[in-house]
Amino acid sequence: MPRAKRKRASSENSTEPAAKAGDKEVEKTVTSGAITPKNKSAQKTGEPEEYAHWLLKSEPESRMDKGIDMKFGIEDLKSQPNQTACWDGVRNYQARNFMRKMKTGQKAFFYHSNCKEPGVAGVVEIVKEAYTDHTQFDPKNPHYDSSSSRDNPRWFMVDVQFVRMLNRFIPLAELKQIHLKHKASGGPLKNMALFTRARLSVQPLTQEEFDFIVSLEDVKA
DNA sequence: GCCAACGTTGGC
DNA sequence: GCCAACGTTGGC
Repeated sequence: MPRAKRKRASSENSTEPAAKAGDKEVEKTVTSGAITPKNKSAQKTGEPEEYAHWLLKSEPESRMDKGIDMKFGIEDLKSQPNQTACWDGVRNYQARNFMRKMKTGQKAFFYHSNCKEPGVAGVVEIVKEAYTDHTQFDPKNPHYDSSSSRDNPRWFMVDVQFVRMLNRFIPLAELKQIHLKHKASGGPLKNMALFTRARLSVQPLTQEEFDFIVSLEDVKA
């Protein structure tokens, strides 16, 4: 079975009540924080923003956490059976909530974080929608959550499958430059979550953001 | 390895 | 329910 280690996020031992409160708050934050052009209409209709594209962060370089290596780059995904892995270890409510909105067939960028050269490496597809992240119940797992119960699991994961590498690696530094430019000019990356919500390990992208970044693969850096 | 940004916790 | 302290993320 593929065991992928994803970005964790904060608090491994939040209490049940805290989790519930946090949950709600995050739900709010997510909605109001969904900075997209469509957000306005979303607010009018009262419908939550619906995203169809995502960005998933993972660490391509070795780093030990409680005796377990967190390394899981896109090459590691490629070498899994079926080039498929479960995106476990997400321990942040916003990130979790986004994962629960993912639908089979949707595409996501595989982003390399916490490494020499951070950036977008390739494209993956959601091949299984959110289900219980078993690692929350494993005391030996770095992402063990002692206060999550099997009756009412707190954390979820999806399965992703490798689709393709981008024709070239798109470095964070380049995206950042474009983001800054677009903030001034109103281009497609002006609100990109990678910069407006830097620590979020599972992020939504608008169609425009996704397409624009894909278009960079054939542009000379 | 440093440290800014930010999510969570817990005292009050 | 505020907010200071704390822990983590992740770029640099």
